[in-house]
Amino acid sequence: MLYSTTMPSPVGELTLVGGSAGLRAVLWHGEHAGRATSGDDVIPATGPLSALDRAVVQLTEYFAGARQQFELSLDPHGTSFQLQAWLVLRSIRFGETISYGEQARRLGDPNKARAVGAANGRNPLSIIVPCHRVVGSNGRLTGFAGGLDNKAWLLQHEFEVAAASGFSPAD
Amino acid sequence: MLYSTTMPSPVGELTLVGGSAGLRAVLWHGEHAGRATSGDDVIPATGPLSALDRAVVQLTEYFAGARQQFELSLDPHGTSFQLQAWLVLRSIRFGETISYGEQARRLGDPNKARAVGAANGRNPLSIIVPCHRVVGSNGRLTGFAGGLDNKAWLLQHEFEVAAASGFSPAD
DNA sequence: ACCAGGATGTCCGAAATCCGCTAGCCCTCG
DNA sequence: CGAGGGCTAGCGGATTTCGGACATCCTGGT
Repeated sequence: MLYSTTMPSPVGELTLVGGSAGLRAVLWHGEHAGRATSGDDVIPATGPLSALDRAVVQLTEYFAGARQQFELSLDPHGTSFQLQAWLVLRSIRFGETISYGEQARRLGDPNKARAVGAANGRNPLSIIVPCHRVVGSNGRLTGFAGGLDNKAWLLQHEFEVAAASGFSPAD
Repeated sequence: MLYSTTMPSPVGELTLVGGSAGLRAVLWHGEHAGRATSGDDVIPATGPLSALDRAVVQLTEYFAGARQQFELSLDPHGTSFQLQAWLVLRSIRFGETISYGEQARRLGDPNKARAVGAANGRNPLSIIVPCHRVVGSNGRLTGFAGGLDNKAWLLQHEFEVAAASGFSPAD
């Protein structure tokens, strides 16, 4: 059984879904839970549920510029390749971007750039698993499940916060 | 993790495979575990393991004519259709036979006779889930994973035992 | 009795398709 | 000349599609 809740954010309403093993999904407004839940039933969380609430708190801090990384137990579902790709994503620091090709290289095979793109596109944990920090090798944003404008917003936000906190991202 | 053991029987050596959730498979001699284990590791049972041992005991009683139904926790893996089909099998009484068409009817759709045949053919729990009690609508045995001779042996055995125990199967 | 043929539902494997890419090549324009 | 844009072939993985195979059954002809 899974529970869900929603929260407002600068990039639109977000829906959080979680179960006993951890956070399962962070969905954009209008996005269908579908795949991320692998068929489990989802019911709206009635009272406060610590796991989901912790996620809401940390996301709120993130948007306020007061948090650069998340401390949550995550439970994304996917193929083994996807899980590997998402693991690499979590190693990209706040305010930093890499290319799909670089991500593929970190997985051990430079040729998997396109496969990596597909895997990122199915990342169920938007924002928390930062697939928005991956851009085309030519610097273009290329694509984003939540819309390119939201991808741009997130990156802009991270650059500003990083700059204000005295950290200078590589350029 | 799954455990396995073997036992002799009038229809050849049987291999039993089980895990913590119950008995997973009863395989004919030479039959490959393959699908029934869904990729889980299987290691030979070293000491006595209550679940597998109970199955061995009950099968022995069955072959001796001293048991007409099994009391074991079962854990067959399959598609939802297969699980439904196998459930119907378990409702066929000792010494009784039905046709594939009848089994389909009990599933709610007479047209599924052929699909039912395919599902029965993948029943992992030979003998215990009595797929041998299903025959063609014309009375022919038509097919059996363990060989038609073994199917005939099992039916013959059940008829004899049922007769000797004073129960007269419908004819 | 026996056989042939058509209508069934499910499952499996192979092949085709779809993608949030990339490097290389060529061409244009300042 | 160099930077930048447009095009192309080839990449790997997941999903979809499709074609058979099958432990059937019923009908209708011989």
